[in-house]
Amino acid sequence: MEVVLVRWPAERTRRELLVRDEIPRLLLVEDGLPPAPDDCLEDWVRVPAADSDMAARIDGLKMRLGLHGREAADLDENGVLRFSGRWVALPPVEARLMSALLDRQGAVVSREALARSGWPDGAPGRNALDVHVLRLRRRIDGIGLAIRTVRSRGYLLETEVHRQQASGA
Amino acid sequence: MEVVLVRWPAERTRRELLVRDEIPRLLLVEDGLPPAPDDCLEDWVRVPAADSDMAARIDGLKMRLGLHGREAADLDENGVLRFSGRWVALPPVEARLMSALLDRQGAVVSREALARSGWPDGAPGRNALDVHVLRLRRRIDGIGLAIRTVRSRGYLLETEVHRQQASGA
DNA sequence: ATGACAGGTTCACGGCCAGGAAACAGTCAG
DNA sequence: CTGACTGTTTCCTGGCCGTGAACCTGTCAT
Repeated sequence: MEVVLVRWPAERTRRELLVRDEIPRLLLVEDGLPPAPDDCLEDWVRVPAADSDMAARIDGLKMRLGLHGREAADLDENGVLRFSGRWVALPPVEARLMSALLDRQGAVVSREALARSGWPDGAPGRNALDVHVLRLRRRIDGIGLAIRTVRSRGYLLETEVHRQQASGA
Repeated sequence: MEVVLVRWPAERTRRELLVRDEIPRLLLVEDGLPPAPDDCLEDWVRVPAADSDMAARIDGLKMRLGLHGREAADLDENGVLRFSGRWVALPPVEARLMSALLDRQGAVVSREALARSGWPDGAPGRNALDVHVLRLRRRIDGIGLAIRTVRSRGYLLETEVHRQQASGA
């Protein structure tokens, strides 16, 4: 996702929209003071500003986006899954599974719920789900997504930046 | 909590410590470019800067701290424990122990009360609790939580920020 | 002090079971 | 036919949980 540049206070209403949509933005403050931020996805500079400074602020926003924003992976009706500029095509069953995971992104989806999504009219054998999760995992590994197991509870989808463990300091 | 002013790059190592302890900081950039931020609790200005601008940035940091501070440790019904943007899945027994600790967050929970929470119908051997506390400790260490012992009284849950207040100075 | 002791920490082990993984076979489209 | 998709069987890894035991460290009585 891109960082949007907004002139302030000239484009005040535009900023409102970006806040509502949780889109990261850099305010170019032309006069007066910047507004109190409503979220973590906003920063500001006084213009004119050095290019390097603006770039640094934009990088900072992208970093925060990784930490907070729900940079949603997107699955279209043809089973093409896009994330962070890359994509893979998913076969029907796996596409339905992924769709269920995306619906509750970040939250745990039970095996039962997954099975219902994957096979709306009757699930096959018990292990079919395991195997499909395995294959789905391998497929999406290359585009920065991962399916984590929550033992005896279900699975949850995780994006690359939103790792589960801290770096061992 | 106060926002700490750090000269950059002169006080580089000081910044490291603040990052580790998750203390909000404003970098006073004297030369070159600011570092890539490691979290949401950092901002920067080029010095010299107008007082009003610095105040605006400090207010922004406090705002973000508020957003994060509200983010208390949270344990969902599937045993997923979330804190400061990270998460771990807890197995059943440890999830119940953590739940008891969270109920009285910050206060001491006796070993007996913990045992009752962990094993509602009859506790196993005495040592089971110790072992589970140990394993729980290791698990939550990675997401910025810690269980502290109060000898012959019980245990209490502590966040990284909390620890700072306790040991600070 | 010294030694016994209680409270805590940590490790190693075994049983149990959920989930992971490989290998194979059937179906269908190009 | 070939290759992609799907489902099944089968085996095995690894997580969870309790136990026993070693060890460490304050505390207390002598």
